[in-house]
Amino acid sequence: MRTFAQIVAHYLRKQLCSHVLLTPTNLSRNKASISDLARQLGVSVSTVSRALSDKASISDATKKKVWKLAKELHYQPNHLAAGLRKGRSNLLGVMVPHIDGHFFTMVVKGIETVASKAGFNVMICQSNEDVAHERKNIETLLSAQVEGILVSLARTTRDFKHFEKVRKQEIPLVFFDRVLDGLDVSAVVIDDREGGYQATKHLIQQGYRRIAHFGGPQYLNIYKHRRQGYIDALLEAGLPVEEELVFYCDMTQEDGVRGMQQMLALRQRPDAVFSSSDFSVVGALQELKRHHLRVPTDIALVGFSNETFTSLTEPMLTSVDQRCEQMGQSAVRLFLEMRDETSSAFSPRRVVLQPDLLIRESSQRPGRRQ
Amino acid sequence: MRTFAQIVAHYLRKQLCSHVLLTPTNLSRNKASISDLARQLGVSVSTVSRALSDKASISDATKKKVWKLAKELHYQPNHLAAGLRKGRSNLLGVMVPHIDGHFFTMVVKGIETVASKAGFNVMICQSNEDVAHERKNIETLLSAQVEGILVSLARTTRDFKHFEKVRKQEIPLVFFDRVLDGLDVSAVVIDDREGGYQATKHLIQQGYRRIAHFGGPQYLNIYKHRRQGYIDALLEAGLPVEEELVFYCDMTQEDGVRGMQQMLALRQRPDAVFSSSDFSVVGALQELKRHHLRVPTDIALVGFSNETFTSLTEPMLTSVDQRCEQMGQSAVRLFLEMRDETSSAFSPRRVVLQPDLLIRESSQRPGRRQ
DNA sequence: GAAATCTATGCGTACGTTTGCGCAAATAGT
DNA sequence: ACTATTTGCGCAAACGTACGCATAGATTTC
Repeated sequence: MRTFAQIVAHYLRKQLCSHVLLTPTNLSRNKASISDLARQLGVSVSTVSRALSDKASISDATKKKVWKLAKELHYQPNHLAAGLRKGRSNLLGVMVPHIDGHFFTMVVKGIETVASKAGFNVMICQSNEDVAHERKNIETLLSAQVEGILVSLARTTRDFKHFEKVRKQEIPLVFFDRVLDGLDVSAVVIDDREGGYQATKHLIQQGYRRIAHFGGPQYLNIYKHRRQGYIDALLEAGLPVEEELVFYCDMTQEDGVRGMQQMLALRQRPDAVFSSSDFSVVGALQELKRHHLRVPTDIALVGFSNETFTSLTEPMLTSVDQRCEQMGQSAVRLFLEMRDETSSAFSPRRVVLQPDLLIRESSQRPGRRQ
Repeated sequence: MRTFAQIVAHYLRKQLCSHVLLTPTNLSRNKASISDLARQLGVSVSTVSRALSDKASISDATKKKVWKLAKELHYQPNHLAAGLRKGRSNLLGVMVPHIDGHFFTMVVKGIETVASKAGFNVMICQSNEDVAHERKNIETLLSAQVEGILVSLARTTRDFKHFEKVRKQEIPLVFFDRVLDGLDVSAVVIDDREGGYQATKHLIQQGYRRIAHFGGPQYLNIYKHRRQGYIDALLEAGLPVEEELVFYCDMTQEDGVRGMQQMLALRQRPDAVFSSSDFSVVGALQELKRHHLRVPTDIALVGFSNETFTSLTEPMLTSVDQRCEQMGQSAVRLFLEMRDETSSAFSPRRVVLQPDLLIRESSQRPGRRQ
């Protein structure tokens, strides 16, 4: 415990200093701070602060003066400081498995667009499909004091422990696309089942009867649901679900080639394929051309994701659009809602986007255009 | 000026308060701060701070205690506060014209990857190809106290005023891909001329003699340079540069269709096309197929950018790879170098990446494979 | 046995903002 | 002319962290 004399001495010293230096014009490298403005104008920092944020309690004359000098000195408000004081960083964290391909790119675009419109800056990170990275990134985002986290899970993520901290700190958490089922969290997803259903139903309507399916890893919900839609459509139409017509793979282009080879080797070939990914459709298409089979005359094709190239192939590929950009937008909106809510009643919402079947050449049976 | 009595009174009050409240365990919502740890452990904040950053001056016993409690309370360091104190935000700002398409996506991926490896968080924004947005974004990034800014210019950007502030604050500024010529700034670009040159030279080597060019807006350096490379290659081979073989457009797929129509209408058709964009190559390809002309037998095609779909078309398209990801990586590395430099000697560096011609089917004259 | 050197810790302050409270001066109400 | 009320501004306390400086005790040095 300091003695009374020490306290006094200290205070006198401080007064003295500030009197001697008087105008310690910021040496701290070419950055004007709010107190620099205050000093040069002979007003207090509070006045400057309030003037800059255009509060009513400051006279117009003073405001003008402050604004003028601020412009002259190229004053730049310090978000870190403001954030620290206000407890609001204006930062939104986003984590995706990776930033390539069409899907996540467009989601990020959607996120950035509406986030910045709402005055938020977005911080991006990639989990590289790896839980360890995911954990570390969450830590980083939390440290950065983001006001919300938007995340699409890595493939390998099974458990949820690393998100506990986020909830405990009552930071809005929104998942998109890749979600863990049965978890009580906010999320925006597309109705994958419906997508698979529509795609398959469309093929049936076009008169195709022996429809194959290329599916992805079934532990991923998106693929499971797309397959379910496929099955539902078949059953609804009274068509049999034959296991030999279903090919599971990792949905690459090469997988598509292999899948089609397998299909063509069957005694009874399919007359159409619904694939859970556009990439494997392209593979399939290439294999078909190699066999001089025509699409959609001999075999029809429908993909999923509406990748850029689907309208560039020949024939152009029918595909299910995932509304990527809208997904990003919805995710941000969900975050904003959660934030505005009385943080006590914290009911996770879930937004389900409807997929959009884009019918192109690869699935329209000639002479039967709908 | 406060009276001496006031000062003393204030100080006594303060002492009193802190004594009465003694343990004001943080009410501030479920976030443990460094001082919470300190209080619970009965040590000073400085000790905790030092323990957390594993300084040598703290005993192992104390460190252990601190770490243990930190874990228990889910302590989360506050980057804002640390940044404010240290004058280092660990934030890197990135501005791109937009985040769709292949190119910028991959650049961003590259940036994020090496930035996060260097301990930086990246803040993304889009200028939407608009100077006004660009200006506003720069302000935002500066306010966020980013330690560096990586930017690819909007198309319409002609002047440089809004970047002055950045330089004045001595914040490392690195341009990539879209740069203003003759400006003394750090930048990483690819050698577009070389790309155009190699592409054209390759066509010549394959035996094509009447080579057309689809070019983009010439006020954009990238397109100007690619065209220059095209011309250089022709001249080098002693071939004439004919204006009727050059088609200027915005490089969309539809432009490609139109361009090819124009070429096919010529009395003397070209036998190859080098396009500054893959998209217009696809358009050209479609138009050719419509006319039942074969690629590359009748007309060869070479594009630029190595878009995803170039290896999915039929025939697969030869294209110039821009090393997008590497460009992002280089940009970050350049930033890191600039930062480490004695900020006095501040010599702008420029990195020129070599493009990579990827020879695929669309340009290999049959029976003449190299 | 006193002086020098470590070792481990505490104190105070600064980083740049925002904001509740207080207080004068100017204006309004009676 | 004498209280109320407004208007305009200042004071100082936060926000959470980092770090220079001081210091008490333990250990070594001569």
